[in-house]
Amino acid sequence: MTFHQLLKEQGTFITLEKGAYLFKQGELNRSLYFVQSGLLKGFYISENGAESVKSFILANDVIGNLTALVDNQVCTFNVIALQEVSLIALPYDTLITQTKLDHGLASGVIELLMKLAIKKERREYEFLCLSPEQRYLKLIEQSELLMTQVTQIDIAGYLGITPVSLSRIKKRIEQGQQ
Amino acid sequence: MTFHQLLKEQGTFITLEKGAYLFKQGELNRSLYFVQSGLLKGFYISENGAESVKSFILANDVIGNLTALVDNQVCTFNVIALQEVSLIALPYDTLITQTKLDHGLASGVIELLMKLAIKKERREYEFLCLSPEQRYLKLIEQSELLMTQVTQIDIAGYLGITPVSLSRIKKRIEQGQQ
DNA sequence: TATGCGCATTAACTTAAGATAATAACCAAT
DNA sequence: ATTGGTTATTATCTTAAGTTAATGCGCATA
Repeated sequence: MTFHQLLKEQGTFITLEKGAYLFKQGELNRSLYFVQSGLLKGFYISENGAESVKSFILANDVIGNLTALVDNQVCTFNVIALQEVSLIALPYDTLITQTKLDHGLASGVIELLMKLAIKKERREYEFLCLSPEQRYLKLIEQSELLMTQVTQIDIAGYLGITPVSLSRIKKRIEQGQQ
Repeated sequence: MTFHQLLKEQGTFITLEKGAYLFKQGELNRSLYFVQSGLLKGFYISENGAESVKSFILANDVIGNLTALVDNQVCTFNVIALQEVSLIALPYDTLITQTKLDHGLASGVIELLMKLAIKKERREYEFLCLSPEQRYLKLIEQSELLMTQVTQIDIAGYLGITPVSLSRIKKRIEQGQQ
């Protein structure tokens, strides 16, 4: 069995309208979600209320709160629908049970997790080694479409800077080009 | 079979003296390494020669260059021994082959990868949401021992700032406390 | 059509980090 | 003992990001 087959057989279909939360920081949540269509945003809220964007979640992505799933803790971040979204939900425990029964599935999950780790490693690299301006240039180069679907506030939140700063960066880049 | 049993049965024992490289950016490398003892440093070198510290690698950690292993590409970072180190090397292909044969091993690898992903997520969070000063405070709180074993240059490299900045941060903290 | 709200830009000011260089302390090796 | 190299601190100056506030724009809705 593949991961996608498991989703179809054991998953439950969900839709969220724009602005609805998939889960919130502080809640318990024991499911994984596969995005069929739409766009979501994962974000942290700090004590002072500031929002930092962890990730944009697109069609064909899998999303879940690892800490909540693996360590059975409370969610460490929020996920909200930026558009109407359709998802397949799968309880984490079902996945674990099935990977223990089905060897092919286990291999598929290993592949998924490797790709996830590589993705995280790339983002870590960008924060560690690149300036906000360099991160912004990489982002627009890699996801032009996304840039048209999210606000500058969210892009700034994703880059770890303020919207004001992002506006200045854009201006710097423009002026450097002409 | 567990991951550790596989290491013992199929792994090869390696020692590195202080200053020796386990692998270098740009090289090909197809192995995973389990650290039995000692301390290593993973780091990126940018085009301008600047060094950024990806991680400190301690006893009982597993290290390997994911991109190089999974995508069969060239290493994206360096690993150097900060002390004399003893390791067990395991070819990645052996691991993959064995996970396909041994279901228990596959489950163990899934667990390992989940923990890895959680670790990466935490570091991502720190870069995204915390200031250099806050990251420094967290680091000394979490790994007092490490702080005595690495230079301030490397700590700064790990925090994504310059040694001069770290020195200033330390001073700020001292002055704030008294 | 008018009102209000969210978004993006801009300005003014503050704060912190980068760059460079000088200095001192320390360690290692000749 | 002396030399040289690395490390950490400090000073000076530059650059960029944070903060706050004002402005203008566009969109939705009353």
